[in-house]
Amino acid sequence: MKNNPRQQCKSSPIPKENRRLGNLVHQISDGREMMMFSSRDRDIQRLEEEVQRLQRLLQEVQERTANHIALLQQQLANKSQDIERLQDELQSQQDYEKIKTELRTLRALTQTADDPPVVSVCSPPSDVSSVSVDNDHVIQRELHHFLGKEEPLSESCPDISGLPVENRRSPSPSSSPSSSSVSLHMFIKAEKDSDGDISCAVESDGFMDEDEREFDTARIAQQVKEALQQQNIGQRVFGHYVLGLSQGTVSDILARPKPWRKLTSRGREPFLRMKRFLSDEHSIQTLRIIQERLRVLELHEADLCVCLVAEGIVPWVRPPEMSSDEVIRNILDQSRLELMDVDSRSLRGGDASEDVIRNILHQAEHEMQLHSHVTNETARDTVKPEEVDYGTLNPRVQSPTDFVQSIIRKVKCEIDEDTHPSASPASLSSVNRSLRALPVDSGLRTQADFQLVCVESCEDESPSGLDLQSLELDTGSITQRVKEALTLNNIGQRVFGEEVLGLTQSSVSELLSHPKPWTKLSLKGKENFIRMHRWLQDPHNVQRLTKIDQRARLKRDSQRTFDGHGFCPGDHSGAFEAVKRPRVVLSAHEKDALRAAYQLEPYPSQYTIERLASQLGLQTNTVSNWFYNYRSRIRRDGLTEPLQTRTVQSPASTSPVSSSLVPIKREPSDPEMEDDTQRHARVSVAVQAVTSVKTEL
DNA sequence: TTATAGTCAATACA
DNA sequence: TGTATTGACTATAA
Repeated sequence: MKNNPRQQCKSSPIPKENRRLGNLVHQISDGREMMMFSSRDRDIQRLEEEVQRLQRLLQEVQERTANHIALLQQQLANKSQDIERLQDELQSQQDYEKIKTELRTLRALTQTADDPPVVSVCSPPSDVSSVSVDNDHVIQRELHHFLGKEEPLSESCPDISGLPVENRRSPSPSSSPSSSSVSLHMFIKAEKDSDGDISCAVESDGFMDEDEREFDTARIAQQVKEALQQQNIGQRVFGHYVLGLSQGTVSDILARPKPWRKLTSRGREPFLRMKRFLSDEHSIQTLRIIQERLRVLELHEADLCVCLVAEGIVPWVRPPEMSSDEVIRNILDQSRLELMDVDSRSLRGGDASEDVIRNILHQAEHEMQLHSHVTNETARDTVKPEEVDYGTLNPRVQSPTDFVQSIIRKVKCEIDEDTHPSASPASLSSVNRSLRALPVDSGLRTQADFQLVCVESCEDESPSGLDLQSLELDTGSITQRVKEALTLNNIGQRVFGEEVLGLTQSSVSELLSHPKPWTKLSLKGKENFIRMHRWLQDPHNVQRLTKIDQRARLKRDSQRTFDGHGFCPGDHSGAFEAVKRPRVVLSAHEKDALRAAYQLEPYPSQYTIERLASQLGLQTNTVSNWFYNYRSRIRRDGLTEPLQTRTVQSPASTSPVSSSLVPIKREPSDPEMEDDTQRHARVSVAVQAVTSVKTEL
């Protein structure tokens, strides 16, 4: 039987002590509980704070997300608008092929009816400013078409017919006002007339009134810049159609407008035109349309060359005024020349693949004639597609680009089928020879030609390796060898330049005397050295040139005899020279002054240039050209000063800046040959001009 | 848009 | 007469 503890406590003095201990234990446990509670309270509080913080965070995140979503929605809306706008534009431009055809037809018409075209197919000019007046008429008609005007601009508009001849057909795009800009003005004005806004007779009077006022040229320039930027109109187009100036000039005028008072009446004209342009929203929109149309046409025609490259055939670069059809026709023309060449060679044993090409090209030519016929007779469609089967070469169902691609594909296909081992290289070179058929100085030789030259060079050396990237020539050695060969065989730079490089004598001289290192040459610059390299490798090089040289001499001699009898057919040089601008020849002191200025400021600001020009009595263009050329020749010679004007130390000199600037050679163009004092005075004037500008700044 | 490379024609020079 | 220089310009690269 177990003892009851309580009973034991009551029955002894120990239980009292136990009770006290028990109380103590109880108190301790209570304390612990209290601590635990307070700790939990703190935890709860902390958690509550954490919850609040997280709630705040959540709220912030929600707000931010909402904002972001709103922003994205806005952007999406904007993009959608853009897409819609672009789709609309695309839609509105879908008829450009048709318009282009119309444009071409009209151009042909105007050329037939008017003088011969100003721009020939092979002429090199590449800027819009060279577009003939005839094209302006076409553009005007085109604009009528775009603007939904049924009536074309009357050719006998009293304003146009009443204009002075020089305004109707400006001899130079840079002369003012150009016929193009006049045409546009007439057009815009005629447009206005039709809306009943302005009378036709106000034009000239308006100009007179404006001329008497004073304009803030900087503000006009700024506004024009903004307008062009907003409407995405290029300076080239603006310059051509509105100002009758080149892009470079427009850029210059807009970047550095001269104060109105400093402008001559001629210099003010662009600003007057700009002012009128700005005040006429209609003309701005018209120009925007012209710009867009030109871009579309350029894109389309650039496409052709891309296709040719894609097909493995190196195209020559088309002058901008040449249409895609003309490009095709040109290819065919060149091919015909090739075939004539083939004909002569076939007598000595022909190449089967060339016959294949000949057939294809004949067919292509036939297609082109048909294409041309169909294009002109689109409405009537006199030839039904099913009447003739042309396989894949049907221009009526293909764009010009696709058409050319088809020809190329077919040629390649035929070549591949030809089992003749030499077919491919021969065929490729046959096509490539078309490039060589072009005159070297026609301005058509570009990167494509460079590649051809490279390929041919590499073929000469290592038929398998056509690594154009790693091609590197020793320009110094090449020029040295060429010089030796020319001297040894008494061949002139003129003949060498014309026959081998397609350059003038002066350019040959410069190339031979100052060859740039290969790495510093541009693609075009390298081309010359590759040609020289090839010439050096040609075993018959000297023989060929000697013959040509002899023929040229004979021709010159006979010409001289002819001239001696007082008759020279087609010689208008006298009349031509009468209108030529004389070459500017800077005198010694002017050069000294410019060199001194260069020492202080190799890249002078426009303001400095103007100051220098004014101090020296020169045109600003002359000063600015001098700096360009001087910097260029310093770079070329790799010296502190160009070779031809290198100077020596002159102990007698006293001028602080020009003391070392005494030319080695005498300046024959300096008649009075000033003494040192006068020259130093001139130089110090220039130096002062530069330093005073610096101080002002 | 600007700076530079390449080129030409006129001119100078040997 | 052939070559070198140079002012001016265009095309192109940056």
